[in-house]
Amino acid sequence: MSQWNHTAHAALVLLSMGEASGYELKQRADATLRFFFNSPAMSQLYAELDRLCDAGLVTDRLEARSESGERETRVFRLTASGVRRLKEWAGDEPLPATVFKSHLALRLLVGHLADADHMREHVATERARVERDLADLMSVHDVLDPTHDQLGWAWIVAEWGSRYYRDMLAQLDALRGNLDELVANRSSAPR
Amino acid sequence: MSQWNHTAHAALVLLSMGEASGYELKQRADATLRFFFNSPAMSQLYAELDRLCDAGLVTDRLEARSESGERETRVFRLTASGVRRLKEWAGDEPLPATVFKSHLALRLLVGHLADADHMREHVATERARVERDLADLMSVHDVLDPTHDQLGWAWIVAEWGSRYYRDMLAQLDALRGNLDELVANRSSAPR
DNA sequence: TGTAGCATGTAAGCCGTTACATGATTGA
DNA sequence: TCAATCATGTAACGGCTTACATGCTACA
Repeated sequence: MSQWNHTAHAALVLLSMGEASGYELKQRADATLRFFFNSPAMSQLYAELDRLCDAGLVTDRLEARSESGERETRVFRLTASGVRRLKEWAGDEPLPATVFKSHLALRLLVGHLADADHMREHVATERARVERDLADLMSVHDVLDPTHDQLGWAWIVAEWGSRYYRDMLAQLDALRGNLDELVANRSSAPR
Repeated sequence: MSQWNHTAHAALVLLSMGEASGYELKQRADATLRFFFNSPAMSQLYAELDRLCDAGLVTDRLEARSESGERETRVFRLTASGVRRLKEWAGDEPLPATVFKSHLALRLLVGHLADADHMREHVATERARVERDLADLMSVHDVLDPTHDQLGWAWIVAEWGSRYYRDMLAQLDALRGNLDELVANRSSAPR
């Protein structure tokens, strides 16, 4: 029934931060959405922007990129009806379930079939990723102003996100400890 | 290149806990995988099981469900080559990135466009879901034996998962606090 | 002069979900 | 006897990614 998918809503959210080209929107997504949602592929973004234009929630305007004016940039902007739709969605539409998909967990389930060192490596890989993401997110967080009208909400999300990643690091460290313990007990009392 | 998708690997993991019908496998997934991975649709499961059979990683055997033997059940079991594949995958294949997709976060980003009470409701909805998932996961966790050869690894995952959900609850409570603060500051110093 | 970044798309294809279809078995 | 559960699939479709295709612009 609801004509709009997640990516379309994500695009509207990104556009609520100001007009932008598809390319810029993708960069915004990479800088923000990717930490707690998803950064859609460019092709998908363009497709959804087209649909949003057709439906009148968004308008596009061509802007010259140089005096010669050969190639142009399509700049997208929310329309009044787009803002209305965004408001309705934000407040009223039922919240879909959070998706958490940990490939590390799936591997660990069959840890007994593989070398313990391999499992430790997987945990280390995951930990390094989380650490990198946390650092990236913090650099976004730090430029956000909690008292700003719109960015205050972005700050709340960044605050939550940074805690999420910090907690994840602690979880992985505890996991590592449990893994070591499991292996130690196995080898001391084999079979 | 790698011929097998996530669902196929998930099926192999589930089968490593013992032979089962497609229906039983789905129940296993609902009871375990859903907390930190995904519980695939039945139709997808059957499709992947067919593919795994074709490739010889899994065999199926027909078992009568009653004396009359009208309808039969397909019982799937890992083959030696299936176990080999599972081992290789568990230890050697690169770990895909964790997926975390929070629709709540996406809503919060445009919190300034909606009523604050609506946002609080979304947080409450999410919190209730996490609480329920945590309770469900704990009931699985409690029957797991950390000293068991195979189930020890499942215990580790459940232990991690339960901490993940507990941390999430604390995060949502902190988020709620930040939200209240934001709203309070807005109304005391409007515009 | 050339390469990295800006910019916009099309095409193909997989993955996974929902909806649909069917029927046996078990227990209230 | 009726509903819930067990059990196995097919069909249609949407969503998203990857790969491909193209060309401008700025800068080193």
